[in-house]
Amino acid sequence: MARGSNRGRVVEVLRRHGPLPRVELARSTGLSFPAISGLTSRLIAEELLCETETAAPPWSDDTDEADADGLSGRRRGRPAVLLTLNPEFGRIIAVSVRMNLIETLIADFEGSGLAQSRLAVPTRALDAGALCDLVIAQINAMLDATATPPDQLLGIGIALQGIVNADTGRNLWSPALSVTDVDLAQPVRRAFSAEVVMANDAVAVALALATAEPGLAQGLSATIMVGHGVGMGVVLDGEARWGAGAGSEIGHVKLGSNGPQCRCQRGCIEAYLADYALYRDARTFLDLPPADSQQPSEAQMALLRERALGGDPHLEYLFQQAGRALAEAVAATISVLRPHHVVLAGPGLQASHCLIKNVTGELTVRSGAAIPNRIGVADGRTDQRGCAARDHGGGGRPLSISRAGR
Amino acid sequence: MARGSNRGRVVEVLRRHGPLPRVELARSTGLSFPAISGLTSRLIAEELLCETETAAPPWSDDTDEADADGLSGRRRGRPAVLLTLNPEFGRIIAVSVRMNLIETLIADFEGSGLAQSRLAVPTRALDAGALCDLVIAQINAMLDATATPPDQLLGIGIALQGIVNADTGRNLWSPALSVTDVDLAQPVRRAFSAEVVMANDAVAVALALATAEPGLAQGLSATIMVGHGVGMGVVLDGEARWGAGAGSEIGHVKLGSNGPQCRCQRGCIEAYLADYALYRDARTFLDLPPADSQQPSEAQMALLRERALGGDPHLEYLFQQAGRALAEAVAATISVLRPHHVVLAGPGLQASHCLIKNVTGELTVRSGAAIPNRIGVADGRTDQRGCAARDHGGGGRPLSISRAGR
DNA sequence: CTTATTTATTTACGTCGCGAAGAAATGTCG
DNA sequence: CGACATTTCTTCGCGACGTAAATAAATAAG
Repeated sequence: MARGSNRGRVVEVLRRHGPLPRVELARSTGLSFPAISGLTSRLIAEELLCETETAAPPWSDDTDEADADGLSGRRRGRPAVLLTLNPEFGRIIAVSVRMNLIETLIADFEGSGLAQSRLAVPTRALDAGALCDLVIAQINAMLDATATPPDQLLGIGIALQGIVNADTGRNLWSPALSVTDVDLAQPVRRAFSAEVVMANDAVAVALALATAEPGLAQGLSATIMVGHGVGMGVVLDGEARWGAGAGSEIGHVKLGSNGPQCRCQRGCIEAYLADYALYRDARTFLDLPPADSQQPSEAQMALLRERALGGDPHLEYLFQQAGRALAEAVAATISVLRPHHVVLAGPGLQASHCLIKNVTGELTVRSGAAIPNRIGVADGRTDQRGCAARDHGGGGRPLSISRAGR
Repeated sequence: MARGSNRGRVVEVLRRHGPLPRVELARSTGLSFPAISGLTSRLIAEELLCETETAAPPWSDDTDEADADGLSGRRRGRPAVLLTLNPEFGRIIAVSVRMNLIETLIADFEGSGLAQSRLAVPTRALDAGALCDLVIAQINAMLDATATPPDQLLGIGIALQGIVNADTGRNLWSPALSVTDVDLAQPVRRAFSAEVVMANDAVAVALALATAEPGLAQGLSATIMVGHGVGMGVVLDGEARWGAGAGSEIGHVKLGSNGPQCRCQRGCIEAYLADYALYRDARTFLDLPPADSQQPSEAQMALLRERALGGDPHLEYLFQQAGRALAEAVAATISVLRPHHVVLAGPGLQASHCLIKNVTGELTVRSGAAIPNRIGVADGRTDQRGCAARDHGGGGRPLSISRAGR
């Protein structure tokens, strides 16, 4: 059916799952057996792939199969030959630009991280040129630290909060920046003559999750990112072919007519749920220092969550409101999108203990004649091994995969 | 790129645009020239297509081209050979099941309607079997009326309000029916041994519009249907590959905490915008007869619109509220989906004079950092020539294509 | 009237993928 | 220990499609 860039899909599956035999590649990609055979032989000739020695059958984590066979391995039949990505083939850099933070990571072709850096910087104080320079400097630092010659650099992925035009690579608007319509991709491309991909951070996380969790790569899955803002990445059959290429601004769906203030107006979901909103509201009754450039630090937010768990009634109420808002976001997503999966992710979900019970509670009321949807809470840091533009480095610990709706 | 069922795409383009030369087919489908050449020669051999005589160049409605050439036609160069669908190849039936109404239409292979019927029937009083029998009887009546032998019937399309599982063809829930989980497709398929496709009505309309308006077939377009309920059909690159195959239940996105009552709870968009909600609210201050089975007739709704235009202040306020709700629906759609196009359609838009000014007014406030979206109001009756499952027959006159958002 | 130009369509050839059948490597059973 | 069974992988033939070049059929220009 779907022809074209199947080489890329093979590489992607291999990067996600580690060494796999051809049979399993065929199953994962949905390609036919001869197609895999041909593709892999060409990829081996080009030194992207290596054949490793034969291996025991249970590659996949199907526990039922493993139990049936016992744990000794070695079924009968011709043993499988494992295929591995050649780590020496080249290197990949991922940059994540967020509020007051630029994270950079360099990985080999197999996806193992070789080095990474976190640069705290007041992003909203930067102009476009300074931002580019900083990013380029960070990338150069990664290259130096790992002694990577320039021609070894295969690609650079940049994840950015806000509205990103995937076609042009321009960031039209970002809460982390005071400037708009920034073209980060072009200067970086020129500086390193490597392929540069820019994406909305939520889209990047959604893609990373879809790559990490095969179930999410089938059908339509929506990943709601809660943190400095509230964004959403949507992935259809493992790809991010989407409206304007930007992540959804689900945070700016309106809840009530007279709600609290967000960045655009009154009553958006973000105004209840985003870090800055929670911190701002908390300051009305707690003695807290003002946030740096309108944005509370991670430590400040951690303190808030701690106190809420500790039983502060005002804070509990705040997080309860936030949970309601999150439920509305999920309900709106289900109503408009009818996705097969909804994933909640991002640093804001570190407070998920406080949020989730409200989400599920509200949802059963909201979802109406909903079809079954699987709602999961995911670690934002998933798949740091992932390829370009797929790292985001947010917090939020993995919790559970629960079911809600009907 | 996209391989596979390109024969179908050729036929579809031809049905939409009428006779076209191969060059134009190649451009419309995005296929290469030799591919079209091969496909069409096979289709001609199978008698689906005919070659018509050569024709003057301006097939497409590009006014600029026409002006440049003058209107005489006959450019220089080899004249194009027009390809036409062979009307004799077979016949297609479209059924639309709506609240208290079953519409049936039979068309030849070219898409010209040969006969149609409207059956007013209290759909909510029917059980599954009776509904099937009625639909089958209507189809038989169409076959009889046009003297169509059974083997001439190529396919049957059924559009149904509510949640339709496209894979199984089951209607899980519909406001027009009191029964749930109805399998209409299977009995009809058995009765006629023809291909039967079921779809959500909004999805069917969205597909029909995308087929009629090439711009809508590129990227992501959302068609919001306002009428007995509020639904949405989403089309990506001309196809309805979507979440659960069902249309979105955009009508059940919540607006406020304490809004009026809809079918599921309080405060949904539908509770302000759907026919039944408007009529119910109008009865609180106007002396109107009760609606049949919770559903006002078209005549009753027409009366309401007339009085609102006539200047009844209470009704004006009602429609103003409805316009606000529609604006919220559009805003939520833009926020969550980020579509390239938003189309408003359906019988409810016959009151668009009252609604639209509020929609655009509210939108400029709502859409925040929105990207440019084209918002159009479309005739629901578009493309009655369209193929199976694409007819819906709602009202709403074509108005304009305006721009909103930023 | 011949030649150039423009446009529509076909032919030739290469690539990619699928299905079927065969080959290789290992187990199991008599 | 040999005849199967089973699983993995490869080879072969076919169909669908893309690119590039050739051919066909008309008009415009000289």
